[in-house]
Amino acid sequence: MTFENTNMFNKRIKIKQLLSGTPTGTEVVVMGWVRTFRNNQFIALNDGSTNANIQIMATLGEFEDTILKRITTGASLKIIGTVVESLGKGQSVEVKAKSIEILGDSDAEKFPLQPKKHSLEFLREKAHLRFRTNTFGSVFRLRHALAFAVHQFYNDRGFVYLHTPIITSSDAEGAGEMFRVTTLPLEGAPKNDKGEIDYTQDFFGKSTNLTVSGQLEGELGAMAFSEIYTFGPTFRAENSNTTRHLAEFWMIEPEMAFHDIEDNMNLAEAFIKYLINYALKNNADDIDFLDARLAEEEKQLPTEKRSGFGLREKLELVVNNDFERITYTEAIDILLNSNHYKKKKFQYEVKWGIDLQSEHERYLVEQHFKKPVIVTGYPAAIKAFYMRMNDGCEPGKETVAAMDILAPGIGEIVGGSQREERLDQLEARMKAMHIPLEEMSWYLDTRRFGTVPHAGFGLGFERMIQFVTGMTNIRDVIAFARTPKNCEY
RNA sequence: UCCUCCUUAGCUCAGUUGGUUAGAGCACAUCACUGUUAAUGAUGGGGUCCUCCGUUCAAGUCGGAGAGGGGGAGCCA
Repeated sequence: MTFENTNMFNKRIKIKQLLSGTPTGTEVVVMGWVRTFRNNQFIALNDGSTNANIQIMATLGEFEDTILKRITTGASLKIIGTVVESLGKGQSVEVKAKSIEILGDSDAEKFPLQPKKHSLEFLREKAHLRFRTNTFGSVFRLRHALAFAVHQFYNDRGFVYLHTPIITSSDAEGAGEMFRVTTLPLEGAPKNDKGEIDYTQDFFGKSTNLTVSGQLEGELGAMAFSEIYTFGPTFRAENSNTTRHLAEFWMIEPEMAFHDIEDNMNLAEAFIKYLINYALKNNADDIDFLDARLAEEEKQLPTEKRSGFGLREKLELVVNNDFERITYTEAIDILLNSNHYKKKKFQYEVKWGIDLQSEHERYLVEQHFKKPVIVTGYPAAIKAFYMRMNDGCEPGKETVAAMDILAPGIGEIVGGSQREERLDQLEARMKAMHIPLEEMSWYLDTRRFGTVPHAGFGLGFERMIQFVTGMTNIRDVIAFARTPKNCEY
């Protein structure tokens, strides 16, 4: 019996498929990269379809020494052989090789990856090769699965995928420092009569930047399609050196007309649970691998630093329980009444009006509720101009219909709000925050012509992947991380 | 940007109160063995102790500056 490939565009069988019940006796073509070569007979071959390797048996005496010498870690092979029951213990089937073709050699002395555990820091410096490890194999298969699930979730619910621009001229949102986009020469850029750089001579005839958010453009789409989402790269030139910030990251931003803050929260919670469920269902092997990896890592930690939860256990807990929903005011009360506060263990002051610090968010999520928490109704003074002012606030304690979702281990994973749909209120807020109304005229048109209550949020895709994979450093969940002072590849 | 820790072989790390020729495991090479599971055994090669300046008879070890990296904080997703 010969394997007939109906799904692929070549004749080979992928290892994942081979391992999931290909009958013994089938003749197959397998291609992949050598993970290890044991005993001069057993090749562990991997093609990235799964962490499991297929064991290729090269029977002693059947192959030239000159070929065997070239079967080194990292080399690529084409194997033609027969699926047979394995006599060894580590696998149920293996492929008995009839022919071994070396597609690409890998100098054993120079190939940096060894069949052993490497540190994540080392692999980060070898980011172009780290996909060939089990850990990064699992992480990036999960990243793919989650990206796919994002589209499936919104598509199933009738959202339109809107591609908002990467290059923008709007810097109104103030979401952070921006990367300037220009074709003007750095040296001797043209100046106007005020001595400033003359951007009218620049490529776009004005000053432009890389986007920090697609939200404002997303709102334009929502005012026609009712529900849209964006999913694309976002750029922030902040000098942030942390395990949860990137200069280039991917964000998902749904925007929904006719939705209020409650609807927004319901959607966000359902979305996060959908993504986790999708990963649990479709990438069980990868989750289990990362779960085991994390458990191993936890063993190295002192008892008080251990999370006490396995990865799978944590994910199932999130999926099977409602997120806690509290107002900002309630959050402040909880913090003020905590023993943690009474023992003066918070470094930053706690009082109504402050922006919640990491330590406060972590206390709420990890100590108090021990599950994801949605905080709503933040003070207007610390939030963006487009967020809807809550009605009936005590003077001096104005709040907006904002919501942040805080997740254990990574903090803020979602930030969103109901938008201010009332033109007069919005303009008043923009003036107070010194945002030039003329430049934002296109945005204000949404409020001038058929404005509706609407809401939306942004979910940091890498933070979501961190949560699902348990990876603690955000640089390990994006293929080629861009961070301050670091832009390799 | 701030605080803090780290930098010794390709990798992971040890290196005593400053002392003579800087070690181990893995990787690599050679040989042996052959149903292995990060194969095993033997032998061997492999070092700008991050860089510079200083203290000292003597610096991997002590001091200063710089570079790179980790963790935490701020900013946020």
